[in-house]
Amino acid sequence: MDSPVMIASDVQLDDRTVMRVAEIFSALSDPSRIRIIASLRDAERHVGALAEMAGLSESAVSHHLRNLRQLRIVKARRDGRQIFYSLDDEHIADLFQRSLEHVLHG
Amino acid sequence: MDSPVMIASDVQLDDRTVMRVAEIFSALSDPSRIRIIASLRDAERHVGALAEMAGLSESAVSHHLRNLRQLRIVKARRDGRQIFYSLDDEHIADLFQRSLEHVLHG
DNA sequence: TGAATAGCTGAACATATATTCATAGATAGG
DNA sequence: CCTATCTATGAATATATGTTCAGCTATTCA
Repeated sequence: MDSPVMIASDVQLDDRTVMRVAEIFSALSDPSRIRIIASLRDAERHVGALAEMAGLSESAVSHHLRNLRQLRIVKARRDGRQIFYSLDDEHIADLFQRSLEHVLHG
Repeated sequence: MDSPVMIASDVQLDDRTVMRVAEIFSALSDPSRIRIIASLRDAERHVGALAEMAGLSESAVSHHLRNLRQLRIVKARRDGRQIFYSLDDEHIADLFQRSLEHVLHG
C-alpha cells in the first residue's frame, strides 16, 4: 500500500508549502533583486558590478544577495578580494525567464 | 532593416519591464493570496468560500481579490448576491503551478 | 418597501522590508 | 605590517503592505 502523498494538483496546501512558495515569490518580487537576477542569467558577476548595474550601493546589493543566497537562488565564489555570484537554481531561473517572457510578449 | 527589438534574453531590463515583473511576483508572494490562487486552480469560488478556506475575513479576501483583479490574474462573475472568482491568466497559473511543484518535489 | 445577505471600500494600524550608515572582516599589494 | 579595496553585517529609518473596522452598495426575498 502506498501512503498518501502530496501532489501538486492538491487544491489545499499545507502551511509549510504555502510559506515556501511565498518565500520564493517574495525573493523575486523586488525590482532591485529582479535586476540582479536578470544580470546573472548571462554570467557570474561580482558585487561591485551588480551594484553599478542596478544603481545601488554595494551594501544594498550585499543585503539582497544574502537574501537570495539563503534561498539558494544564487551561490557565491571568492576570487581574490572579489566575490562572484551566479544563479544556483535552474527551476527558479526558468520561473524568472517565463515571467519575463509573459511581460515582454505575452 | 529590422528595428532593434526587446527579447527576453536581453540581460538589462528597462524600468517598466522590471516593475511589471515585480508586480506579478508581488501578487504571488503573499500566503493568503497563494491559498486563494491555489483554491481557484480547481474551480471558481465565491468570496465567502474563499474566506472560510483561507481563514480570513471576507473583507481581507476582498482586498486581496481586488489586487489580483487589477493584474487580471483573476476575474469576477456575479450570480445573485454572490460573486464568483476564477483564474484569468493561464501563464500565471502555470507559473504558480511550477513554483508549487518546485517546492513539493523539487 | 424593508430586512437580510454578500461583497466592496477607505481609513487606521501593525508589521514587514528596502535602503542607508557606520563599522568590521578578509584579501592583495607595497 | 600597513594600507587600500571589496564585501558583509547590524542598527536605524522610511516606506510598503496585510488586516481590521466601520460603513457602504447591490441583490434577494418576504
